[in-house]
Amino acid sequence: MESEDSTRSLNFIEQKIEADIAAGKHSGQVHTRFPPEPNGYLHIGHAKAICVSFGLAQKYGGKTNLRFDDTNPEKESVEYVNAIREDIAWLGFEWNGGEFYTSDYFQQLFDFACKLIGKGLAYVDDQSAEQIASQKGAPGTPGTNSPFRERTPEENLRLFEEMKAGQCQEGERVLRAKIDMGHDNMLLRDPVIYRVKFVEHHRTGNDWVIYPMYDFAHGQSDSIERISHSLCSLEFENHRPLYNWFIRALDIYPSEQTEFARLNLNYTIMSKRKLLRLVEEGVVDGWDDPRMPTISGLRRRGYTPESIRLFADRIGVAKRNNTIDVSLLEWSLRDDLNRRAPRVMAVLNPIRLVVLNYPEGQTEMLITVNNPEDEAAGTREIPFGRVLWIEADDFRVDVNKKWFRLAPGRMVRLKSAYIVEYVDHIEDEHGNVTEVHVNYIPNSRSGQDTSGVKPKGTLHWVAADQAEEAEVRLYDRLFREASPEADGDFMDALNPNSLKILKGCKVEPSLSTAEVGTIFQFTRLGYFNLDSKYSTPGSPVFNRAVTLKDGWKG
RNA sequence: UCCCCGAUGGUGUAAUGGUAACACACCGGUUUUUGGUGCCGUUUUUCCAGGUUCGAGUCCUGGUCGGGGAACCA
Repeated sequence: MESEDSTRSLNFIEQKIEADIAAGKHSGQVHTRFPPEPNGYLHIGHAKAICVSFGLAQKYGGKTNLRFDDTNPEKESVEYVNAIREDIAWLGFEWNGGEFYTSDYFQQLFDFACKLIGKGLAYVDDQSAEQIASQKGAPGTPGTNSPFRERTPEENLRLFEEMKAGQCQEGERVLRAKIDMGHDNMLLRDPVIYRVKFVEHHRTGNDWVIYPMYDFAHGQSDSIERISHSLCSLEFENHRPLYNWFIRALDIYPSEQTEFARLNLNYTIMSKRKLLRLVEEGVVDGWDDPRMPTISGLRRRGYTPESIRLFADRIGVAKRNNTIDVSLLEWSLRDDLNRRAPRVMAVLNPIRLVVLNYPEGQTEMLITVNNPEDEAAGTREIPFGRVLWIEADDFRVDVNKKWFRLAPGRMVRLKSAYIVEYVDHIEDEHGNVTEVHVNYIPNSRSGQDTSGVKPKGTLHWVAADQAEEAEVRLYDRLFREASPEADGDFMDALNPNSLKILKGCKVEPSLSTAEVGTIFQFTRLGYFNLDSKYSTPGSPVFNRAVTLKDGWKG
């Protein structure tokens, strides 16, 4: 897919990989990993990271591991593990290197820590978190050594064993790497690498009461799995020296970390904590609300895996911070769906259209193509009769020359059917048009039109007698501000009109057998799919994934 | 205040010392039984100052601006 143009330029990671392969580094193999913490749902930002790590391994004939980075049992759960697995698989990636858990390595990591202690490179500190923090110093100001820094390896080993055995309270003691309290990089000022937590872990239960910190787990896990290219986001740049320090001190497989810029999208928030707030405060209908940037939300909305991969491909990979326009995401979906979504007709805001010169009680079946972009999609039959539903927006009384739709004195084509000409219309007491009367031109039938009439506008429609009722949900962006987090509370930037529910919509009869997962183009309206949560047999609910691009400026 | 990273149209990404290009967005034209799609085109770009070089977006020096960095989170 992405290799169809082999002359395409490489991003900086591809360049590094190709240089590594050429130099025979890591035996010329590419082995990546995707390491989520199972403490929340994956979002479109993760999708980029997934496409990068899995995609690069794929491109270079390598493998990718899925590794759950589960070193903090307080926040993690099996529910998240399962959701993450489902989302990655749905995106179309296979963790062909295997599925792993950092918690699988708890014993090995413990042994690594003992090795460090033995080399005099780690010590048990009895101070409180506050004391340790105050000794850190500040950027530009060196820290001060802990009074426990010079304990002997024997004493440290004994105390560390005690920590492991549950003989220390939480916060009583920690294990720290012994590096340099004056280092320019704050992370190297004797970082805490093990802490006591009497918390049940979703996989190891109560086997452990000490848990390794991220920095003491991640690089070593990469190394254990013989990951060649460990790709992560820019925020970990400052961790790389530590990552390398542990690998060198332990003398283990030299995995290498490379950082790239994470995805930012305008009109969107990406922070797990803030997304959680939307869910908890009921602003949205769960993690998979179709307005959420989560993968499950995008899926329910009608996004396809292909469109998300295409998007990831288009935004590229680099080291500078970026904010991508959501319109690129939307374009990716349209581009994918335009090629393969079956076209159907649906009327969202129906008014009656009566064809006065069409025989009462008569119905005829008309042939229409399923997808003009794809001949192989074939054709289907749709019923036509004297009374139809058309869109209220498609009729107006006062119009100018840029109006192509129906109006007094105007003719329009009914899609795949006949050309009709305005006769008169009925308004209710508020002046709203409720019914339009037309005559049809019998020899203007689609495909066998000998009328010679060329109306500018084509309307979608549904035969009233055969129409099915449906609910349709129209979504708009969740935030009205391009940068919802820029100033003040992001909750203030919420778009109050992000969801509009339409009831009593009329859809063509073929939609009665629609299934979740098939995404349709409602002609002239956009792409829609059956909502996986609220649809029931007999009362379908459709989500609008994205509108069609609207070139009409009238 | 110290360390790390970055800076190319409106937004992203390329150009690997040799004509600044591609996509999205925007605007216009054209095709069209979807005001969709397709096709064609317009507009808009190398942070600043020096230096090296026949030649600098690219290399060097200095600056400016932006991002990240001190959790017993990942």
